[in-house]
Amino acid sequence: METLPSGPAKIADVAARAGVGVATVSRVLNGHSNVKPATRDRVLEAIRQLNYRPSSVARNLSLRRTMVVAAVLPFLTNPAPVERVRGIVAALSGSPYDLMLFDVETEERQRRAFELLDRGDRCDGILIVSTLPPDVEVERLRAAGLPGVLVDAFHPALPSVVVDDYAGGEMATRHLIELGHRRIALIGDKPVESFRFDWSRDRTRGYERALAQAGIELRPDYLREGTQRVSVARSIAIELLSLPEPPTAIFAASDTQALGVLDAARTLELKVPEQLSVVGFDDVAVATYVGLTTVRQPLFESGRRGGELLLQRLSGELLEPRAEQLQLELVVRSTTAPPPS
Amino acid sequence: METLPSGPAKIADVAARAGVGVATVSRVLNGHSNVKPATRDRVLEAIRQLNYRPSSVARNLSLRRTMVVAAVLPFLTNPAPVERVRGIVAALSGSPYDLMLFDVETEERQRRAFELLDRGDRCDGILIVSTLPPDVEVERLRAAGLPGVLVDAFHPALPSVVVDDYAGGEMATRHLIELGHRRIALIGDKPVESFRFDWSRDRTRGYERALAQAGIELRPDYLREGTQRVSVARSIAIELLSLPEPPTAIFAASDTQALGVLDAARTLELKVPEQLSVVGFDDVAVATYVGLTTVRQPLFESGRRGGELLLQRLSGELLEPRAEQLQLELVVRSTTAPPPS
DNA sequence: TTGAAAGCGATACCAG
DNA sequence: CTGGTATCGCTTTCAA
Repeated sequence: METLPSGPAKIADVAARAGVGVATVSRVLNGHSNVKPATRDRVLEAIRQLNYRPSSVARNLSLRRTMVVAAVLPFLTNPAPVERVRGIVAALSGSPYDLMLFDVETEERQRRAFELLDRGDRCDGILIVSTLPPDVEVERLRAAGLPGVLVDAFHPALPSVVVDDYAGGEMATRHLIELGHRRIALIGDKPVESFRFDWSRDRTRGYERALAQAGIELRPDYLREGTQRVSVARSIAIELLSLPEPPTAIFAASDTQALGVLDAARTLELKVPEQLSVVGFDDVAVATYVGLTTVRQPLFESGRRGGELLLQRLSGELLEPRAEQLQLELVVRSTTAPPPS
Repeated sequence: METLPSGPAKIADVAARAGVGVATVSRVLNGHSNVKPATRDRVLEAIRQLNYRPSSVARNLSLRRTMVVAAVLPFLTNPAPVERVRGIVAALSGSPYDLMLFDVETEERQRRAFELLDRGDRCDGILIVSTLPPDVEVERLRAAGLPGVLVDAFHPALPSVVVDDYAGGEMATRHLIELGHRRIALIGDKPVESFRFDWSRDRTRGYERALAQAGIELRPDYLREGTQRVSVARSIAIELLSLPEPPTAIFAASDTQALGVLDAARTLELKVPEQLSVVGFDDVAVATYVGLTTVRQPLFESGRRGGELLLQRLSGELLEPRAEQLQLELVVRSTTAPPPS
């Protein structure tokens, strides 16, 4: 009597049971045509009986592919990136690829993630979201032959999905100017070196340009930098509104920060939009519910498009490393109005 | 002259370069103590020169571990599950495990996910969120020795993190009753067979019990079932409110649905809470901003706790398969008030 | 159409 | 301490 095979059945067990060689089982498994129907049926039957399923790890090693796509992104704690992830999930859901998620809140975690991934055998492709990969990283990906696509980030050597933050900043600011505001403050993001974010900077430049075009002087005391935390934006807004000559409108470089501004207004008992106008950026779900005027960027769509581009590369098409631009749109709701006269 | 090794360096390359055997390199790599310092240094130097990093796939096959944890969950399209994912990410972030995400919107995808995972070599542990795994699945996990933890789901054979939905439904309903409401409707979820959700049913039972305790007769026309889509909840609410004798309060079994109810009220020009009271369930982020009275459940915490439990099992502790219950809390905001007199 | 055997790139046992 | 080698489970030549 033979010893019972322990653990899940392996290809050799199937081969033995079907009375064929492992190569034949492998052929059946992978749909190679040159297998005699009778043999194929015997193999299939053996597979069924043993409830056999191939080990993906072993296939990975042999095939040198993993059928997984990795997404590395910071700030999963914020709604905007989450929305992008949903888009990615949607794009991948029709494909044979599964998703691995790397939330890289700190520089350390980001390094670790790349270190794990850029060797190229942990995933078949990588989506880098809202964080600019260092040049050396891009070079490693290239060296490893690992296809990468950027979402909400840019690098000359990689395909990317972006929006024109510069134009977005201008759009928001111009809206306020057209309403008659002259004292317009901005709350942006402190640039985090490791992530090398620049969207906040671009939006700020758009803001500056809109002001310049309207002949409004730039006031350094109206230009503040915070973080993505509501509470931080809130205290900055309180500071701004306590200035001897407070702004009549605040452009927050993200909806999350705009929520902090609204909170500050509530605290100071300032009526929005009668006494203070507020514009955000992103148009996350809450924006609708608080009636926030904001610059809408297609978050979900950016993730989905990024996923699609990666799938294309994965299917062998070589893409030019060009930036695909999605459209921004000003959504006027009820937090903006002409300034108090 | 030798041919240059192509592709990333492998352990043999390092061994050759350092003039040692692969076993020694492996020892250095894994910090086994019995290596002479001088040898170790030579190896380390070779590793540095070749910029060598071990192939995780090969390690996976050899070690029979992957250092990844899989989370399978439906409805990543809704805010509540996303919040749980955040908790999971948080729990894992201090660990050496990475996260693989399986969004199983359909029964088909769910089967596929389990099929991939329950063999046990694709991940080291699995978190099953908001979906009750079929018995056969649980059995397979056991057979494969794959540790599993449930979040917002229950199975007698697995550790789980849950809330008392029954009590939650009661809590919400009683609040309305105490305000003086007698005509209270409920919008729940149609049970999806494949996911075997029962939280909606439990909340409904809580609702029924609260009514019974207050001596209020149950009206079948006040008991409706919808989906998690805002628009669906909205039309159901419109139906309810168009009844000859409309309810003065609606308990929505989730915040998402409650948003639909609020929307309906707006459409019908009913003042909330003066003419209609609304209670939700979950307390997702938007709830704060719309001032929704709701039953708060610790979503983030559930994910984190689930992650922690799984990490414990992964570190060898065997856990009893018991359900850990997190507390619910009624959060009264501004969508509930006494009924119009 | 099929099977034997050589990888894939690590780990770890067993000698020395 | 160290090196050779079997092993993990599959794919894929190469011959038959």
